[in-house]
Amino acid sequence: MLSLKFIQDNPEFVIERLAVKHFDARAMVGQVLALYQKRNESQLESDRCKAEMNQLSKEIGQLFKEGKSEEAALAKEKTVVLKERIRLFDEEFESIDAQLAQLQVQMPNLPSSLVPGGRTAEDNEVVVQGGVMPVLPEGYKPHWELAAQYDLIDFELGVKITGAGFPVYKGYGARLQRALINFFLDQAREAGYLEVQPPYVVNEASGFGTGQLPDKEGQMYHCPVDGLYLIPTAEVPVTNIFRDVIVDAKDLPIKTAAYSACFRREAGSYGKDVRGLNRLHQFDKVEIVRIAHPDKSYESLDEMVRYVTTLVEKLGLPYRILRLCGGDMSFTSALTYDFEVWSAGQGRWLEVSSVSNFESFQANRLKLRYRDEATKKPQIAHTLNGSALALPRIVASLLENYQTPEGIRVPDVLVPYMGCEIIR
RNA sequence: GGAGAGAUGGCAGAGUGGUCGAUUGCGGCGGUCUUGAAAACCGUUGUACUGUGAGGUACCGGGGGUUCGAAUCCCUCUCUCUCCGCCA
Repeated sequence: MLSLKFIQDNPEFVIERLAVKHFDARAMVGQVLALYQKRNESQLESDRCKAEMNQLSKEIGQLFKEGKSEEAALAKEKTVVLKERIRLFDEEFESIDAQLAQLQVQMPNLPSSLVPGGRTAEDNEVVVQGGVMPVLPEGYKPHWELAAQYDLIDFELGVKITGAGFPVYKGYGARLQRALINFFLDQAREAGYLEVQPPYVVNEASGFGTGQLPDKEGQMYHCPVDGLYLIPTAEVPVTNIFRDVIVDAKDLPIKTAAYSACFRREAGSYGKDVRGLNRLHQFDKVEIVRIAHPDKSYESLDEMVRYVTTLVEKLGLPYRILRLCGGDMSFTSALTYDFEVWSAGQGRWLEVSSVSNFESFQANRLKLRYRDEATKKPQIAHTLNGSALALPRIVASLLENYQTPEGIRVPDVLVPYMGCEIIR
């Protein structure tokens, strides 16, 4: 979320930037400015009364010690009025503060100046296109047919056990999952990321910290008895490692990678989007998360984009990188690059990674700070994350792009992990 | 699931109604000494909000209460630990 101070100091800038996300913030900003001032006035009054109260209490204690109980009783009477005033000012403060928090949470992150102003996915800017389009054999198939033909994935079995969107991977299908996870984690480690294994279930505070709660509540599986949520991405538990933490500036950027299963309700999805592996309720992903110095976070973002590029290139998949437009980017992001790979059997691009700089938006919620080397004061850090990579669509693309009449070829980098060069 | 114990500053660990934002130790930072380091000694060392500033206020797991005054007493919630049971 944006800090109140920032909104107060830059109201017009906030309104102008949020317009790029097609969010009209004028009324909200106006309310924030008015409430912020009122809140501070209440605090000032309350603090004054409390100071007086503290002083009085000390005096009363002193009087008792000296045995002047009559004077003490007199002083006690004065506290009654003060107490009531404190109560009123505090109530007012609490009420205004809650309203402010409400407004704050509703305001999206400001898009960076690089963000194009479009409205829909059509308006995203293709910044890089790479790889070579495969030449498919006669009678090529989409991945769900290939998965059935080679007995790699059983979608119906998943329906029996759980429901649609929870496939069962079998044989080389299961092994391919494991191969990709290991490949991605090994690559991340070599690139300097610390591997962690986070919980797959998080509490409410964590959901709030990364911005899933309160507004995206419906997208997560929820265990109300325990007040816990299944993670939609490892971003949530991993970024929350740093909630309420003050890190040393010299440790920045902090680079963390984690594999996790991800759970998404995906309410409202339908049609070709959910066919096969295109959109699942449970899927595997390796996520990279970085904590960066505010002056260096865009350098970090570029590094992450370059890193993800190496992954799709090593897998030999045709890809493109999109810079998301204001209308298509997420609530929490300041700048997002999406990676798409070509799904030759379906003839469409599939999103396999989203790399974002959240600047201070998450860090404000998380109270994630670094200690400034010069001033020694805690400052809000920047957070970034990206998929590196999400498995199902990579699998879809691999199966389709590498299909041959003899079987599915295994990309060279995966051969050591798969123990074979072709899936028959 | 049953029984008990506990939650204090980066960590360890005091503190049972008043001058306690909190003794002390460790760690960190600065300094003296040293060719350098260690040791020793001295000093310093939380966060947030607010105020132009001096300063003020809040915070001892969360919330509520008693009191002129709460880290300290009461209620409640959450969490952690130990033992037993069950178990990957």
